[in-house]
Amino acid sequence: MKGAYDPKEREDRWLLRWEDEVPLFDAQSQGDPFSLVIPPPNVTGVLHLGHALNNTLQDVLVRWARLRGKCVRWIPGTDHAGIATQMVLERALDAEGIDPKSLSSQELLEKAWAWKENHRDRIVGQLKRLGVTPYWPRERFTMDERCNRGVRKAFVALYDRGIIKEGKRLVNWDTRLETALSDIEVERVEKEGLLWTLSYQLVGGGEIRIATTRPETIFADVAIAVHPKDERFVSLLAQGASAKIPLIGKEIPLIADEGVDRAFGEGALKVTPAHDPLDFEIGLRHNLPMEDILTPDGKMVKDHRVPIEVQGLDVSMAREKVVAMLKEAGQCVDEKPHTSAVGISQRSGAVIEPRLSQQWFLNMERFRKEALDHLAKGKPTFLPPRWEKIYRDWWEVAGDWCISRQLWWGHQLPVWRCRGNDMERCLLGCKKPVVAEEPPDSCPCCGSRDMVQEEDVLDTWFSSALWPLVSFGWPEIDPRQSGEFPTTLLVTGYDILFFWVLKMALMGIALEGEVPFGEVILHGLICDMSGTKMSKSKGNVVDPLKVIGEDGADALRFALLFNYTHSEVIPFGEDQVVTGRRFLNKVWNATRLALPARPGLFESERIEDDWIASRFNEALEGVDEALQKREVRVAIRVVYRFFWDDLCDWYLEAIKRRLRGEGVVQASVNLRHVMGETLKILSPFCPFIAEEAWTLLECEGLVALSSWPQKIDTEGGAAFGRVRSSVMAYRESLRALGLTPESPPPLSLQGWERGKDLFAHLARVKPLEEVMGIEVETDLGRLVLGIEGKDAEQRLNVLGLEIKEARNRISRLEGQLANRGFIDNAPQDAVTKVKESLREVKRIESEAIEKSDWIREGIS
RNA sequence: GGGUGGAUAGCUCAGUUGGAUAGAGCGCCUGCCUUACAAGCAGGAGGUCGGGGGUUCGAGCCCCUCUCUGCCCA
Repeated sequence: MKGAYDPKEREDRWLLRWEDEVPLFDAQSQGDPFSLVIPPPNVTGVLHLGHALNNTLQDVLVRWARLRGKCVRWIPGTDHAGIATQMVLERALDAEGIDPKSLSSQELLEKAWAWKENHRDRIVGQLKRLGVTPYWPRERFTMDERCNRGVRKAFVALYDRGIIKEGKRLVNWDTRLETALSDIEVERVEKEGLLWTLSYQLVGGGEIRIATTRPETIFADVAIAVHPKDERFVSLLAQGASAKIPLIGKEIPLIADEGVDRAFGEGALKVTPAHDPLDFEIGLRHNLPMEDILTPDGKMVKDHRVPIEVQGLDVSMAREKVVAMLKEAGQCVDEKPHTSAVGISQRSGAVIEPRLSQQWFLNMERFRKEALDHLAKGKPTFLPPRWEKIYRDWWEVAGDWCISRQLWWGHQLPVWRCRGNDMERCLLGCKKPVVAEEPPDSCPCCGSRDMVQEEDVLDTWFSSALWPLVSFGWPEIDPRQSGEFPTTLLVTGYDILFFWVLKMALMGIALEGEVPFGEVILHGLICDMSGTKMSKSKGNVVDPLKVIGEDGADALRFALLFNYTHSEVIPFGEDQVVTGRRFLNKVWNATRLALPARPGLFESERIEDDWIASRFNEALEGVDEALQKREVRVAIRVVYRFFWDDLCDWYLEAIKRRLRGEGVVQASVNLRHVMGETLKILSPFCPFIAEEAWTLLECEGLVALSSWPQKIDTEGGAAFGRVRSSVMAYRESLRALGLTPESPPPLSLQGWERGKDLFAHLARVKPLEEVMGIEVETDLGRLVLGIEGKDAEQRLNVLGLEIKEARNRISRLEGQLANRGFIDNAPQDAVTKVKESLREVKRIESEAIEKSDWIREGIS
């Protein structure tokens, strides 16, 4: 295709220039800080469209800020993504036929670091290919040395203040990965299951019936609880009754607890504190023992507490077996369908078992008040604003965050324990840990040098939470020193509000007393056109690199921005890229028309110059206003409209005759100037073609490092506006007559003071002196179209329709003005407008009537 | 169960404090390869703004209610 823009051949050359020159530029900038941190992509895999959107949004604001002279600090980096990376790596090893468990932790770590390097390189390559311009010299990784120092510092500081504590509690346990998880990493899924009613024999005769969905846990029962006010059980409680666990006969007491739901089942609850959160609470209240009968991988223990038949079985098999045994013993008295919410690990998909274990917890509640106080002062603000309530509500209920994980990939806890001299018992026999930023030389109690670091690692989000702090130098440097912290804004997906945004706020407040960002912009998730989330299993994933390979990064960026909304779901389809591709082609060709480039000062020479200048000024204002409000969709549409409708469809068409004639010098200068200024406002959105065209126009340096346009001096666009409206009126008349511009009727212009030549050029007509026919009024004068016969009939029909429509409007407007309520209550402004409209429509009506009469006379 | 979005043109979606004839992209129809661009140009059709009620001089927008639907939390 001749003259078509081919991004494939042209985009790559700009990547290196930006990579080299943008950081130098940013480093030397003296303007007000405009700072932000990239949401670090996980080194688990490579980037998807969501990342493309996220980074494009940031890059638009960054490039805009840079051009406006701000000192931009956009810190890039990647995230080690603890659980996720460990999972994909183990899976990859499995696929190679290597059992991850056969490798030492040293070997695993080596493989993980290699994996990280590989993916980090690919991710960075992708980001660069997308054209984004962060400050590469300060790229970070959440497990690099500085981050690790930050993590140790934060952990110790919070431990010393009693905010981080160790404790043996019931946690969400992933039985596949064999690690604890935080509450928000557990997804609740409704599952169809069964509810069994079991009969427990009371000591001394009789039975008590208990409904349960988990009969395999009866061996961990330590009591039977009923509601203290439940009349069915008051006498039994008074007797101090106890019952025997079926199959094993262990005696457990009957206790009263207000937490029991009287309406559920038979009103009695078997209490297994080590395997159920509610039971755990009851256990604590009544100081009950905690029997744990599951192994870390979710199997029944192999010891005497459990019947030999079920030892070592996994939970679901054990359940079947136990039910069968209970039925045989006549102690399973009922079985019915029942749906219950089952916890599923968000990462591994395994069923979550509540498990009693020693873990570390961060008490977020301590910062509730501070966080809410900050929020009340607008720190941070949210876009869309509705997220503020979600943020606030979360703080209202913020509790303990389980931060320790039993994984091998992550920041090891800065916690050491003494193993004692020569296996002698240490005075730290209480297991009081040594929490310190550096490994302790010896045990502070017994002096032993045999200290061993805790093997657990921290939740990934613990280090991610420190990201903005660490990115700006913490803990070595006070991040506020440079003015870059707190950061200007944060742009991320709403899906990690709880995981990340809140945790960053927490750490900022906890460690520096500041919310680390001024604004939070939360965007939706990219879906396919039917609104379905993209996923590999559904096969609807669009690979950003593939789109870039076919249509270029600009087209992808355009598509993402042009269709960006505040919705939680952002549909993405090929059609949208097509629009971008077409637009880029338009830009390319418009630039070619402006060649050869002729540098110089814009000087308004003709009315179209004044017009385009005033339109440009409006567009400039529109873009600034929209970006100020972070409305990228509005902003890119302003540029799109201006470029296509104003610049190409009118200005370029108008200026063509000068480019080919005597006015060529100033026309070329003006065109190049307007094009150049327009490329500047296009560059934040579509930076590649902006550079390409910038170069073609022989402008200096990079448009990315130029400066934001000033308004262009102009007398205003009214004069050309009249030409434009006259041309449109002419075209509409042709249409109304059933004619086309290719077969125009003879035409003359009557009463035209000026604009004749330009009109003739744009309308592609050659006006004659004398023509008889129908008349059309325009802003510049009268058009006389020489038509007869059939065309005249057609015209009469159209005029008839025009009259009818005008009368409709007249009656509506008159009705409005006849309404006392409207006259009395509406603002003067609105009333005036209606009156003006009425006058205008009446004029249209009478003219149409006049013309009809006139044509009718001509025919007869 | 609690919270929170959505329903506007054939499709996907905009619509800022209520104010003249509700917009865009894609698709569709008509005519054109007009010396930058057919990935284009010119023109056009298409909407009871989910249903019902209310407030108002005036409602896509505010209030109530119903239906359908997405997401988050328990």
